[in-house]
Amino acid sequence: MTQAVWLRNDLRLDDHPALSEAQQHGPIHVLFISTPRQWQQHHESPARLGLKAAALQDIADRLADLGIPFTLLETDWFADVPALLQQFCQQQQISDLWFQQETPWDENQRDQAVTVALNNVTVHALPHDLLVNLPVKTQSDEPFKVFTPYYRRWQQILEDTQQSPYPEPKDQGVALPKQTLNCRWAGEFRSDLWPGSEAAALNKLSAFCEFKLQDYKKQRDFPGKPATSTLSPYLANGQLGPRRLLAAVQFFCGEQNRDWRHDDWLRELAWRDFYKQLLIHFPRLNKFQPFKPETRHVQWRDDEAGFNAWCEGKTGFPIVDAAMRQLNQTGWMHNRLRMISASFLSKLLFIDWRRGEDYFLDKLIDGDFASNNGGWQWSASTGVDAAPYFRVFNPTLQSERYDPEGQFIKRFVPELANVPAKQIHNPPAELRQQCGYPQPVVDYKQARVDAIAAFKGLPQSD
DNA sequence: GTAGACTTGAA
DNA sequence: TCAAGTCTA
Repeated sequence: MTQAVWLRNDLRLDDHPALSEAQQHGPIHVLFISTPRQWQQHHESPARLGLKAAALQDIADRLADLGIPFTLLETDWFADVPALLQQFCQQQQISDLWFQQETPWDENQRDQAVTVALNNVTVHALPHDLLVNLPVKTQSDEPFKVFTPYYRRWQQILEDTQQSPYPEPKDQGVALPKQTLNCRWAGEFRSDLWPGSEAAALNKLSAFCEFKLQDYKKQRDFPGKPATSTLSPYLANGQLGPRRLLAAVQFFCGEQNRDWRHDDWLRELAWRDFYKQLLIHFPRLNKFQPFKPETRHVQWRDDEAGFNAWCEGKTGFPIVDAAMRQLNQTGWMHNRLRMISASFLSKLLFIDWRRGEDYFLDKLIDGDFASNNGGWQWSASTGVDAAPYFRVFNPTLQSERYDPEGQFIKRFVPELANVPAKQIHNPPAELRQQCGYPQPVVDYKQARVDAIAAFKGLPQSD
């Protein structure tokens, strides 16, 4: 009997538990369901959809080579999926349906509806696509709300258990023609920076681990340096499996005589798991709610001009503007800059963090609901383990510290290309005028004081 | 119940 | 130094 494997945000053949396990029960048939209107409602960016389409084409080609049938179905909304799947399973005489669970709410609801609808098919909902899938809980069996203790427990589990990548599916020995997929929903993306194939993603992983992993901790905070992995788009689409990342870290740490268990890049993967498990345990995070209930009462400012200036990279704060233009032009933003620009919107412009959250998703090629929401709530001081509300980033200081020569600013703010390093972080008014660069949209000192005061006045309990 | 700790900070 | 409160063992 045929085993159907439903791919969602795990668009890969390597290290794929559902593909691997399903094939042990019989021949597999792989499928993917496009839901462009649902994606649009979820703010999935054109760039992300472009990379997704490229990943799917790569998968379709490779499955054909392996004699494994692949079907691409399309509808508008998750709500239509159960009926569509029912029809598919009937036509293809499917006995079992396999998939990996996803964390966000709507996806979860969809899967439950599918399980109910497919009464003649055995549904195998495998654990979420995390590195550590075993429950990471406190001694009183509660989910962790603070990262560091979560990380310690996570590390312990990783040391105690063997997590190896799952092998690619085996050749099913049937001659199949190649298909050209027609993904009309695909958008433009920087395929020069993120080639769509899984092989390219794996190469990028190896190259990063071989050449950058060792200095990651020291260099990662400087957006002008190519020190980070830039693998996040592949992680968002699941083009790289978590155990494959671990195996790469372990291998190259071995080569370099370093202890993989305390690797700082691996720690960032713990953050990924941490934010995803929060969504599972605290459904309100899926529903536009802050984690800290009392912060619902924060009076965010209405400021269309400020919001637009932020979106366009015209705030008059060079590091913020360079960051936003990097996002707009490439679909990606360096982690340090995400913090600086999120802090700027939520604390200095004092605009609702959810507007920033949506804008990021609209533009990011690596937009992931859990990580994005976690990051924004951290910046806005509304989340678990959030920055204390009185901790407000000073964009000029951050700029001096992490882009001392203005190298990154000059790359994305050409108006300031000839400004000396000393002045580039906060150019004097006349110089701005000469360069055609905007004056600051807020007074930093005053905005900082106002933001802290607005939080201080909140009722203590909900 | 209590001690100690808490991603990335600013002045 | 500041500054608040919550989490975890």
